[in-house]
Amino acid sequence: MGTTQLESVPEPKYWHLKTVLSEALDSEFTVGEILPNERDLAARFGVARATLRQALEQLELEGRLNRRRGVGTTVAPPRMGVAVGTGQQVWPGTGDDTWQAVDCTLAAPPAAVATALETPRDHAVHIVRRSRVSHGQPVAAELLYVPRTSVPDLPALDTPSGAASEAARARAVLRELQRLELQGQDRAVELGSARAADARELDRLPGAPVLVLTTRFFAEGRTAALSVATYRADTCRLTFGASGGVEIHHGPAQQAS
Amino acid sequence: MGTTQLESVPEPKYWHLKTVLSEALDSEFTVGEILPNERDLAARFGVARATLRQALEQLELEGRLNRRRGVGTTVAPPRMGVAVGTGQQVWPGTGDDTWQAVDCTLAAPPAAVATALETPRDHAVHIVRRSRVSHGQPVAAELLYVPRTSVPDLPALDTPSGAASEAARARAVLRELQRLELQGQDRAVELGSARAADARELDRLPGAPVLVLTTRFFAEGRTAALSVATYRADTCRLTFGASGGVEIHHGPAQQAS
DNA sequence: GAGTGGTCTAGACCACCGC
DNA sequence: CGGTGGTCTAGACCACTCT
Repeated sequence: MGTTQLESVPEPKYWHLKTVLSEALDSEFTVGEILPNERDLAARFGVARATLRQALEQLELEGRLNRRRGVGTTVAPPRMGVAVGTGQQVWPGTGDDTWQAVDCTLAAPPAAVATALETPRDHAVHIVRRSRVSHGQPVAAELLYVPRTSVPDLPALDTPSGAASEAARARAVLRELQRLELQGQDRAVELGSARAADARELDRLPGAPVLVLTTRFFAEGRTAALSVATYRADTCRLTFGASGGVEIHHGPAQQAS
Repeated sequence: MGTTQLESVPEPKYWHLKTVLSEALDSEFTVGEILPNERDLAARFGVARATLRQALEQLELEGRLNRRRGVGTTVAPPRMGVAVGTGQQVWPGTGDDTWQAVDCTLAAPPAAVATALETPRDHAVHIVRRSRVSHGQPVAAELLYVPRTSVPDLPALDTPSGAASEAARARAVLRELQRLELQGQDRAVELGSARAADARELDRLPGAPVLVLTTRFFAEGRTAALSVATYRADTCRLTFGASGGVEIHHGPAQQAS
């Protein structure tokens, strides 16, 4: 057969739409520009709104678009590189001002965390909440689980329960942690979806895709703390700088086919 | 008002559904078990199929479910930890047998890659394709871009164009690369969606969520190679072991609220 | 109040898999 | 062939933001 293979497996409409829109974004739109609304776009391309939305969702997942209810859809700037670990290993809260302590509670962690910490189930640990802002935008929310045995000399604050003192309590736990000798750490990155609490803090809807960075801190021969940091997957690229420190700023995640 | 806040912001049906299903998966199902089909499930919960699918999609995104067209929906095993970098920096293809060279072509890279490599646009580079299998399952597809200046002494194979020799060509490029002194590297992880080619190799549909790990290799004072590795986001957790080497195997990405 | 994106419905047809 | 998940439609209503 000399005929050119003509779509024996026709690609889905939303996939084709996504490609067309992606190219239009590259050539005809500038960062921050607002797109026509979904009903108009759907009509213009002759598809149902649900189909158009499937294409927009993919583009948002790839960090090309921002969509906000009640506002509209805008062209997103390139993902920002967020440094997570410079190769050397340090306790959280050491020297950098990228994270901001929010508060600290004492409660039983989720089962998976208790397992990683090797603490008994229903055994309360310190839970330090921190948030990270970059370029004026919230990019990550962290829960740092610290067993009480890791900070034995934590001063018993008189808990005036003021909002300001909550942050002070969190900083006190971090300070105590830093007195331990850090023997090592390991990390893992995986895809997750934002819980309601994280979503609120990250200015996203619940279920939004996030990159979950889990860090285990080892000291005194055991897991002395565990950090679960939730990064916005749409706007962030997690960078593990381990070399001279050249900055990277390349294109979107999906390559041209 | 003494009344307890009763859902002033009612949670969406699909979100509630996801929670219910998630708990059912924990308590009433075992790994590999197949769920009832979508039409039955939707009827059982009294929702439209589209709404049920929205919940299933989230659970699949979190690695809790496997769905395959023509087969059904099954309970997924916990995500596998995939080691990416042990802290020390090495050239790709050094010592480990986790990656398998597929082939090697000579072509102009995407614009973003050309920028990172600091090569002129439309300047052909070696493109080595490799694939990674773990636990009998394909987990990643890699494109390694190597400027010709990085492997000047590459023997000119007589290109018999056999399938087997394609892999040989790829291995030859890797061997040549390893003769350079590696001065450093940096990495970045971000969320992407699988291109058609990657999707085929990873046994997923196009657009499936993937974790894109970009690594720049520095030698001779410049970027000597650039690797773009595409990992299945549903089944993989990328681990950056940097400590004693204890294995991690904790729970799913989303924490209990 | 007007306009946006987010949710939801009740259908339909298609592509794929295993029998 | 029958059953599965994947795509698509044409509507409806809701929650949110801005003016």
